[in-house]
Amino acid sequence: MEAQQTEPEFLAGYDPRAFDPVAVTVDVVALTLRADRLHVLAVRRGGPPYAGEWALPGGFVQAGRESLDEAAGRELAEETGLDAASLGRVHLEQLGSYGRPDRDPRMHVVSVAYLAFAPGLPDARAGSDAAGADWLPVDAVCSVRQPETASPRPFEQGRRPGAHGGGAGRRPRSSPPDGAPLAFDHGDILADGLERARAKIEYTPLATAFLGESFTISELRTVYETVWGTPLHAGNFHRKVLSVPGFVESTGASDTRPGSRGGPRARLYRAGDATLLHPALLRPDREATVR
Amino acid sequence: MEAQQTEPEFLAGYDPRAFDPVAVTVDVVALTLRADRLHVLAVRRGGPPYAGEWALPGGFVQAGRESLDEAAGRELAEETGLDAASLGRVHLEQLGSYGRPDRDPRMHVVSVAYLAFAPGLPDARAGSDAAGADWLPVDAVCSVRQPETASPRPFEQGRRPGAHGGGAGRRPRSSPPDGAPLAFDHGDILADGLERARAKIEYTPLATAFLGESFTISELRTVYETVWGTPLHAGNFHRKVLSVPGFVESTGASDTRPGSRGGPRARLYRAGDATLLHPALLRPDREATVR
DNA sequence: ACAATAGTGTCTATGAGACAATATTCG
DNA sequence: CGAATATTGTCTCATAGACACTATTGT
Repeated sequence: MEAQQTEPEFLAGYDPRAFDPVAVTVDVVALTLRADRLHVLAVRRGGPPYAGEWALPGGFVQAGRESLDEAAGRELAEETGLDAASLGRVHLEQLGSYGRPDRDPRMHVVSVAYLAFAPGLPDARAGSDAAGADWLPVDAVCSVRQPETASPRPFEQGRRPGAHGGGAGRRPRSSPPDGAPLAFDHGDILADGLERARAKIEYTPLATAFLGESFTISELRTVYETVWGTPLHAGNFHRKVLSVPGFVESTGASDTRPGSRGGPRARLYRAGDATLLHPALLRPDREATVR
Repeated sequence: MEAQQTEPEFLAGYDPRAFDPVAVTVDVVALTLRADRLHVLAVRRGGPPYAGEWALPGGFVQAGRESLDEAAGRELAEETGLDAASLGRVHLEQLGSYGRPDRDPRMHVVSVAYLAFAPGLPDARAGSDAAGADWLPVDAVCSVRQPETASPRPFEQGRRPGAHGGGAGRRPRSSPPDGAPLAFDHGDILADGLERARAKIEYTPLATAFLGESFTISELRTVYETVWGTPLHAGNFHRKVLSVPGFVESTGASDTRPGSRGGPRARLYRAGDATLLHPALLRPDREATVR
């Protein structure tokens, strides 16, 4: 590589296998609301490592054939059985990459994690190399660290498990007292995804991605209450949502009496054209998190 | 992989080269302030591809030997010549991953980009496989897409004489009309890093990472004005900074007359212990950006 | 009738931003 | 002295949040 040569010459002689391999996967934290609880898509691994355990859906990036975004969309479609049209209603964004050398016992695997917000979807189905797929309540698989205890991390990815992790670690190791842990470091990825989700609905209209084409303000409020884990004041929330330009726009229609216990018929709205909320919705009790 | 076997058996027989290779690199968007202008660390490539062109510092992740964070820190240290102690004052966070199959002509390369905020540093030095390294003014290498595409602003930092503003596309392909482009898709990565930086100093105290151990409120204001490209009201900014708990704390001392043109000696402050600013500092003219 | 919910009105505390005012130091 | 800057004061407006109130529907 030292001798001077033209770029075509160089490329012709380039050997893509001349270095130690690092594998690249995508993993998806797909969130949805079912029965007013936040659920995450998980697969039961069909083979080693971590055979039989729950993990985030994901897989290897097909070298030279797809971008990371495409790979994430593909993995999500495989596990949810959605066609391209339904996938269009799903919000998908990159979450972050995880690359500790020991996070996969097979070899050094760098995982690019994605975060998805999905409206109510049919039951999951197992993908090619999974023994099963299902939507799991997030608080069953991950200690729902309320925002207050979770101090905002200045990005800390390099810790190795096992060494001393037991007691005082800043990030409680993925599997808390309740529920089964996720394979690999997927518990950490899920925790990061949840925190990202909590933050993102503050300043973007993405909470609407958890709902159908049209929705009531109360349904939207339920999204916030579920994701944030905090009850919100119905009246103030209502006024606030309508006051943010571009957040929602009215369809003419009204609710057709779902399973409510009385009350007037709520008006229906659809997502507006804003991509950012201004002013943003504020999570309650942020002062406690400040320092 | 279908036959049932124990995990040790599986691992013993696992061949890390059994798949098409995808390479993993880290690239660093390292920002600093020099003479009240925002600069980015760049290297001149010593060999193909893009030999002789400017690029972000970066390199391949050493398989099995380092995490992504460690690789980013290593690359940054190699190019800046900083020791571990000085590096400790640099803020380094993951920015995002870029993996279009055609972004590197050699093969499919996934790059994990990092964003660094550095205080004034000595001149850069060329790393192992670079022909040179230097701090480049960001507006010379990247069309400074102001956050707003509209709204005339009294203070324009990014215009170079003779250059004309951006065209139409949402993301002008890495090389804009003015300035030398960066190799690969590094222009896109830089643009994303700048936007992240602008957003991050809103709600974190990281603007202090551009300054030394102690600083005046005016110096801090200059950081905001330079990164945001907007003049700020000195009086309101002053009061705001002091009112946010944990943002800055007073050292007893006062400024020792740098190169000012008169005025009282400003008091000196150091970074406080907050990790998030509450309430956040708001960028002016956000309404124009909302939709 | 009663309970539950949708939606609106009102009041208060807080913070952002526009100025203005004062003090300090350099040329 | 005059210009530039640091710091503080004051006023106004927008908004978040507490709370109350009315209207509408199911049981």
